[in-house]
Amino acid sequence: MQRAPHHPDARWVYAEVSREIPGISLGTVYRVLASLAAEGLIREYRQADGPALYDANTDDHSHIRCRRCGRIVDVPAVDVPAEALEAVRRASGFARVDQVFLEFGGVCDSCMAEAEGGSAPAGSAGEPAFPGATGRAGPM
Amino acid sequence: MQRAPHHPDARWVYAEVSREIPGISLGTVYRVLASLAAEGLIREYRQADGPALYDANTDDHSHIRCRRCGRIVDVPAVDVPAEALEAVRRASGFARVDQVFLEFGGVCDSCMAEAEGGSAPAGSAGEPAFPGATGRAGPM
DNA sequence: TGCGGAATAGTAACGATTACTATTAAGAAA
DNA sequence: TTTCTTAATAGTAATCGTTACTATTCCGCA
Repeated sequence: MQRAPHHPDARWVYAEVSREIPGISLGTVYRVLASLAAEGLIREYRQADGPALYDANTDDHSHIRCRRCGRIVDVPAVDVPAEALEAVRRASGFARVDQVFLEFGGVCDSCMAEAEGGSAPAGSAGEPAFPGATGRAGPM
Repeated sequence: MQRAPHHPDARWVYAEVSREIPGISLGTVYRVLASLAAEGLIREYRQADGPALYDANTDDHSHIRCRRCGRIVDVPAVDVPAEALEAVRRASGFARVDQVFLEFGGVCDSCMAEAEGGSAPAGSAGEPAFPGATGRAGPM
């Protein structure tokens, strides 16, 4: 996991580990990843579409995802002020509000360069809607 | 969709519509929901685990989800300041950062009441340990 | 009445994940 | 060393949500 390129999924880990432990099964990889995640040694990052990714970086951080190529990059944690959580608590009537799941979307530099220089219509058309992730708020 | 209880999934819509159009197929429901979402008449809300939910409320809003019963409730949009986006852009090197996916987690009132008064061990067992109080960035 | 063309039912396929079962390995006891 | 017990695992089947595909139906229109 330490030498994983960025955010590998179970299949990548399986392929990688298979080189050292040839007979290992995908089920075992899933099981081990799940228990590592349960121990807090790695973080499981479930995507809305596509396989779960596993992150060796257990620091507090967020992700940004390129809506064109799907690339995912770590970014430092963004603080959500306590008063915002309190407002959410009031609005929802929940007894407790103690988790924030935050993710960003955009276009990475290489995709942008490709879109501008390439054959694709320069403006912004041709860009698929981003069905990804979970809740949504803020600019779009 | 207008009379949907909260955030129905495709199966619920299918079951409901089947009463009026008995022979309709699940595939058709998926297709219609997808095209409604494409037109912006409803919003598709993909969960990491579980079926996609469809939301007749197309206003800008977020969701909070009870980690015990899975209930999902709308909350007003929480603003993420432009400077935070700019910081994310700088840190990631992305050309554009223009989407924020934000969701909250907690325990709803009825689950909390049940946990306190009910048969469950009163203290706090049964409930998975809380991550940081002010909220952690990034989906679990 | 016959002809496109679109919408659809029904079902197969798919990808990710989990569940299950028989097999293996590893100790621990005797 | 042999036997027993326990845990880990491979391999595969099953599951779930969703999409793809195909044959059929329906409709307006000439």
